[in-house]
Amino acid sequence: MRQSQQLIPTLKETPADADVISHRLMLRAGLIRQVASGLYTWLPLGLRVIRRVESIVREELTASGAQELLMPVVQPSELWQETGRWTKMGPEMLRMRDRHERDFCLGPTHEEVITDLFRREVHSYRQLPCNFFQIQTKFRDEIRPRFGVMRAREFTMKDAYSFHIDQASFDATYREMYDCYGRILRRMELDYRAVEADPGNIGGSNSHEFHVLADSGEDVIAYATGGDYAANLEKARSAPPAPRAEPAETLRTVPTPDVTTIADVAALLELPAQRCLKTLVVRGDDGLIALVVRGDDELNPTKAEKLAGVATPLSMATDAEIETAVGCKPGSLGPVGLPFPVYVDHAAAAVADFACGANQEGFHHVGANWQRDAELDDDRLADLRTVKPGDPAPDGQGELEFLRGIEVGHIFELGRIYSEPMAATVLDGDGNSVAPIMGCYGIGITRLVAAIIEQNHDEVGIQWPEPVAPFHVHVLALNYHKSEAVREAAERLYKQLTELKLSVLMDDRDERPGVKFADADLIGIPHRITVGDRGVKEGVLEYKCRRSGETSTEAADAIVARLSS
RNA sequence: CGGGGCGUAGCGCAGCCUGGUAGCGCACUUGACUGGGGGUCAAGUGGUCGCAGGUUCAAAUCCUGCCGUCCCGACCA
Repeated sequence: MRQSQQLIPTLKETPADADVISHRLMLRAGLIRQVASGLYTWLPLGLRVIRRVESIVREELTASGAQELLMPVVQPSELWQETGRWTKMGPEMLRMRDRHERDFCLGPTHEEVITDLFRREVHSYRQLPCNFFQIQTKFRDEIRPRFGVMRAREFTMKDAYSFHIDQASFDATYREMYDCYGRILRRMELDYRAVEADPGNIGGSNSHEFHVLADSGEDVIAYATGGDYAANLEKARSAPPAPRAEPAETLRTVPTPDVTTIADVAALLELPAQRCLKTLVVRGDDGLIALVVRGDDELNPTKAEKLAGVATPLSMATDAEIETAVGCKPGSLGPVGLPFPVYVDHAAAAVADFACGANQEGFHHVGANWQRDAELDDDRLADLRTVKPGDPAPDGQGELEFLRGIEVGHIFELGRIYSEPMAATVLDGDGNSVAPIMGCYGIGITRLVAAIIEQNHDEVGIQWPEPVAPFHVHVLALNYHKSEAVREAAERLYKQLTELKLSVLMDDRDERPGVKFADADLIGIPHRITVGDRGVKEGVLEYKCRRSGETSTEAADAIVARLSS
């Protein structure tokens, strides 16, 4: 490609509303332009990167046995009614009506459509397992689009859906997808982590996320220093605490006027925060529910939301609700004699002789103990806390540490939550009609482009990993319009490289050398060859590696030979 | 949706407080010079100051409402 013929509108200055580095560089290097909040046009250079990312994803998915198809962006409401998600999805799903007043949505995901296809076309267990994927536009009306293309409303996703006759078959495909995602990210030369994850809205049980590590990432990953354990902070567990000691103190009630926070309680009673228990009250399906964690721990809302009876989404009770039910403000709450169900975190349950609110304004208990003073059944024990760096890993292999990551992939076990309500069945070997177990597997293609930049840039621009670079070689023809010698040498080189099937961007613009160098750094094509009068006179060209900065001056043939090898 | 910014030329910004002729840098056009790390000089193009209403002799500037957009929190690839 000749740069003079391409729209690559580089910017010297950073647009004011771009904050994260990948967004800034994508705008400056002329990859994208914003159309509206969360909606972007991909310019020629950006699209080339998308295409390369897609083709790696497509190759690996195909190699792992998945078949590509393409489903519509616009989906009829009827399918979503069948699974109940037409009402469950909320405003994130953009809905519309056609001229016949029929309801449709822009697909935020495609479980319903693929399950519908499956039930129409697949009828025998002999056709299983099967795995279908597409690379396609999704629309999610995000509450807050941000970070450019990283959290856009319209984006490109690779989504795959698998169907299985039994758990063993599902497990094998899940494992295959897990490995496949690793191969994809390694081919893009990304530093990533696969972590245990919360399945979220899509439903199901088993779930792993794939995170590209970056300080700007929105997610926190907890990983074990001594083993393989890694999980999203929402889901991360730590090793169980040591068993509870026998009670040593008697229950006493002490006045604690105006003392409401754990820090104040601990200071006043001269106890460490670990010995003070924190009681939080949330709304339940059926009245209020108390959640108790250790004073030095934080409640994990994702875990709390999963408890039986707790309202989804998690919502804290108001001060007024608490006063009506208990008779004191939240600062004086404790698990002793509460008039509603109490869930207790494992760590909190392991504390003996603890302090807690006395459910009486201005008083706390000290020397309190589980079972003796406060009820504690095994089915009220739960994992409620957010893990902290330094916690022992759940498998005992070292301690937990934190990293930040960008979630670029997510694989789920769906079970039969779509096949059953949609009555998708096959006949098994005994002639019984059975609903298949399903899995679903997503990769955010456009998000991946941003994540690649987050991990591959320096102060002056992008440093594309070769497998996803928009071009292989950038030829800078200096003084192309005035110097016949340069023009001839550059054209010859361009032809040679092109014939070797290398993709080449040749800067034949009538720009000064400084402009060309700066743009080349910004755009970040891995290999740069400068053709200028200086070298041409001596029969040499200058090569520069964008990533290492290493340069060499060589004959054209030598450079070409090296690049083609 | 709650909290906080911002909206003036393609981009980055000043002007607004204290109302009166819309400005700067970059980009763009033409010419000359220049030609290996974002050139110099000269002459130009380009703006209903987000929209609507109000106050005023007069509004980019003051007031009200709306819209857009960005950042921080709950959602997700």
